[in-house]
Amino acid sequence: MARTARMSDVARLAGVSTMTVSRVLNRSAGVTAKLQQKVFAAVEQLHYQPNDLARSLREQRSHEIGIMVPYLFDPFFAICAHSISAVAKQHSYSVVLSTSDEDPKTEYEEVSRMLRRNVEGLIVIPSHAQAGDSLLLAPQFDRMPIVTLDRPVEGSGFDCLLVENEQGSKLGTEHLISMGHKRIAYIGLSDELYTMCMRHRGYENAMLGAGLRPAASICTSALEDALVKVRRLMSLKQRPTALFCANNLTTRHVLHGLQELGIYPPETIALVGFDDFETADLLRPGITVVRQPSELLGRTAANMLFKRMSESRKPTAGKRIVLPVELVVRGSCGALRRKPS
Amino acid sequence: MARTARMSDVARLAGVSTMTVSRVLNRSAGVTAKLQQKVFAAVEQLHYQPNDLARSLREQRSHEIGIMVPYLFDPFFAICAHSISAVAKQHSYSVVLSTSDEDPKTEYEEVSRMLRRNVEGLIVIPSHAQAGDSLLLAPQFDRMPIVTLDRPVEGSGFDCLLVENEQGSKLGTEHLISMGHKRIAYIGLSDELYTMCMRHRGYENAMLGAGLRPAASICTSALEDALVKVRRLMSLKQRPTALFCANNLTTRHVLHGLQELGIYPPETIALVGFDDFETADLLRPGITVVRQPSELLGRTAANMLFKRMSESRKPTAGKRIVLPVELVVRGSCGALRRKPS
DNA sequence: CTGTTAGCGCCTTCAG
DNA sequence: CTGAAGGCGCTAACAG
Repeated sequence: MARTARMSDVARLAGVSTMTVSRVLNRSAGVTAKLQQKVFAAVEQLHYQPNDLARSLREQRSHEIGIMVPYLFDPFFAICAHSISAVAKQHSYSVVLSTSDEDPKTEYEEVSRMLRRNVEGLIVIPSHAQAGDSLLLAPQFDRMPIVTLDRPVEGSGFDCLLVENEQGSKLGTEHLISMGHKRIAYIGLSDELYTMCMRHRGYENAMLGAGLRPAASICTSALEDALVKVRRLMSLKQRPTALFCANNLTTRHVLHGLQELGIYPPETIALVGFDDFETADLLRPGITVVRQPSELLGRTAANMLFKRMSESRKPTAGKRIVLPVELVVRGSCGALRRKPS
Repeated sequence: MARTARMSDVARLAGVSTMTVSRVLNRSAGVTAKLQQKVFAAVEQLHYQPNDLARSLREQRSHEIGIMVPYLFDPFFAICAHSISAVAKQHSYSVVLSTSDEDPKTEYEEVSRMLRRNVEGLIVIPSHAQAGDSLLLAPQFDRMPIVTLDRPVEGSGFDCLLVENEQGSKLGTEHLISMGHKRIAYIGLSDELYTMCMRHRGYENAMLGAGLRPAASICTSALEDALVKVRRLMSLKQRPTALFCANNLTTRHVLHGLQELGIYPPETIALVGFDDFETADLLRPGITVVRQPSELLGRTAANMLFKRMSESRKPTAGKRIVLPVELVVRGSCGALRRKPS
């Protein structure tokens, strides 16, 4: 009882060869009922569990996929990871998960580790990288089915699943414009992040299209920075009458900043945010958002990956799929001020 | 170029044996600088990556730990998973993650799969089970270092990390009592969940200790059920003047129910919730909560696991560690109504 | 229908 | 300091 049982232990106890045990466990055809019984009895008695590591090595299939996300405490990423995990479970695949903290080097190292573990495929929310600069362009990733989620890796042949960032941002901004706002400020994180860049662009296009002047504030992800930016904006002589926030983090930070000033949109200033969040409709008033289909995103990415994995390896060029977003109108944009009774 | 390079390919190209390659890659002492160079050159040329599966099989160490959580879209669980993952990264371990959806059978199957993959340790937030009934009590888990998080597995020898559920709940309830409330209702999920049972008990003790009559509503995790319960409570002749909600999901659902009725605590009714959440202080007024140290919980559990893994296997009885919670007073309990100016 | 042989890719052990 | 042999636990391919 010094160590865990091996297949040979089972075989010996059942009085058969390891091949017979293997066949019984893998439900391969053609083993006498009698022997099957003996094998099962021995398995039970020894609490035998097959060693999947050995099996994977032998079969050259790990039955694992890898997931790489920046953070797990961002609800958007967590939901993606959850739904990917659900699909993997359906396929009887294990999931190896890691977090990059948005650091390209960490991402590279962790993804490399997954490769060495022979994952059969990879879903990555790539960290920030200059175009053509991603460490994921290294040659060892060429032969691996990879789907990037939320952001592309420029210059790669990876499948890629995005949302309508630019279009959604335009939609949200135009909604504010349609309500008569002229001075609409944009608040987001660094444009080096693909999603931020696209959303910024959508905002600008909407503004320019309406003959208005865009004005963007770029924050770090620290709360304090957002607070400073909000204070400055609100103390302008010509202060904005509306804000467009580029993701759920920014939205929350900006709301904190406004709260500090005793301002609650749409009073004094209207607000629309990109990316829905759990309590957006519990705030008073509710926050109008451009909603991304997070759960569907994860599920779709996983399905794309399993499809790719089942193909006869001809990666040619990666597919690019863009999922639609939707405007969810709540109170913060001012649209519900006159309630129909 | 038909397949990925093996160590023997590197050896051949470098004109050495596989052992020399192995030694160079593992920085074992005693290889000529000249040969080292040759090996590195060959590695580079072939884009050679060692096969960790084979290494694990050979070394009987997978360098993997497993994490099992109910859901990843619950922020509490997601934060735990994130901090566990961070610690694992520090130790150069990979993380295999799965979700049980609170289903004991899924939990058992997924954890078993992890065992077969030879994870070296396991952190589990156990799904609901009657005492002594958990499938994790099966004999194959006896020899595996396991830390359970947030909830214990009764009758197991697993290490266990909890928070002061009962005490925290008592604290929150007593806070409401201290503000003069007599009719304080409890709203939580099924008492079959360990945390719920403990929090319910803490509430009851606080009530009985103050000579008050407890009144509990038990909801399912569906929003609709909570809405019904809230409506019923608020239509009572002797309706409660305060509510204690047992977790962040319940709190949010109850707030939705109250919002539907146009009620915003502490007006009409005061409210305290167990478990903090992202926007609790953005609501108007902010929600008073009993805060659990989610990030610390994950980190501590991971440290406990790595400690256990490094020990010379004498599991004796599992350790049980209980982390403190803290009351965060915001507006919803009514304590801030008279602001000192 | 069952068993034997061989090898997945790597590293420990022991020779040279 | 380097190499050859052997085996981690399993299964494909080929006997019998």
